[in-house]
Amino acid sequence: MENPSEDTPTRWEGLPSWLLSQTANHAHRLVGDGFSSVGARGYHYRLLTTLEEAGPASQAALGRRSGIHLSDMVATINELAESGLVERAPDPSDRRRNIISLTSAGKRQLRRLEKRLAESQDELLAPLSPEERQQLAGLLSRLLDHHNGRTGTPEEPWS
Amino acid sequence: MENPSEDTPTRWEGLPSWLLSQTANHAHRLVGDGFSSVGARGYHYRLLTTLEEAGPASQAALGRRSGIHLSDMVATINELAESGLVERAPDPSDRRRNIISLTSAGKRQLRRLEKRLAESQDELLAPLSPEERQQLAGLLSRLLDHHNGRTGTPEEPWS
DNA sequence: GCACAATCATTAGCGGGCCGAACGATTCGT
DNA sequence: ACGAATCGTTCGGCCCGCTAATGATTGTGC
Repeated sequence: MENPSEDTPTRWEGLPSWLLSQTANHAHRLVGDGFSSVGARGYHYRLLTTLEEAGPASQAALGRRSGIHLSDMVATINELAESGLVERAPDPSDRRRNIISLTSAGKRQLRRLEKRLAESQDELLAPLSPEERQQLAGLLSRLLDHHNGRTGTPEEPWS
Repeated sequence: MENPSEDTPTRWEGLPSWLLSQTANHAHRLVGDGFSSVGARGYHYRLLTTLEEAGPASQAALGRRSGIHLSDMVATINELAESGLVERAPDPSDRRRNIISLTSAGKRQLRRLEKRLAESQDELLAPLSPEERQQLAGLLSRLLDHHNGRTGTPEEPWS
């Protein structure tokens, strides 16, 4: 990507999945650049946010809430803990668990990340009017609901 | 992802970049599953298509047309050549180059991939009406043009 | 009360797509 | 003829999503 030199009007360019992937790549790049400008990446933001919303919790619980895979949680928490943005303490009432909590430095970092995030969103949507932005969000949400909801979820809850 | 158990109405869920990434993930999964059901992946489709459109060419040229990084081309061509979908022959007129060409088996595979691709597109857009699909494509194209065109390209072609 | 099942944290690894750095071989520009 | 550019290749990295296996620890059924 990034170098279409020999101008590239190729066959797949019009496919919805391609348009989606490409714009998502741009979005990802914009957001990622914003995050990395303060030494973070997506998982860091997601974990910090979840932590602020849900309060201190075990890694497994945070994983469930944030949608971050357990095995990725370990690394993410390690990284955040190393920077003092997060604290890992053993749960006295269940020695299998760690209780992860947000430090004040973590909160400050979260504020920075949110700022960057907001900027990226603006940059991403720059060419669209407010109504168009909402149209886009609406259409994407519909697709998302469809593919999250009716995907593999049995109608009758298994007993 | 995939396991929101402790229902996850988190803060970032409404962000355009998030909606984009998530729907792109679904698209990517759908398309990828379709491809892998005939033993291929995205790069294979892109290379085969480029090859059919542009005819036999060097790896570098194909890389430019397809947007596939040179270093990834090597592996992609290796894989396709191993399955006899593509042929690698030295260019007699320039001994640095290989000339890659599509075999008839490659063409047949390409037909299969296109079929799968079409199916994935349908599955992806299932919940949208034809007009909505076009709206979506239009909005995404606008974003894409914006971020591809006016990004770092100097107005005055450098002399 | 005890064996078994389930949960938690951790480590290791794979895969796709995208990218950069380096290197030898070759060809081109002048 | 010499330096610059191009080509193919290998190696490595990033991010995000996922699987599998292991060792602790907890709980549950009988």
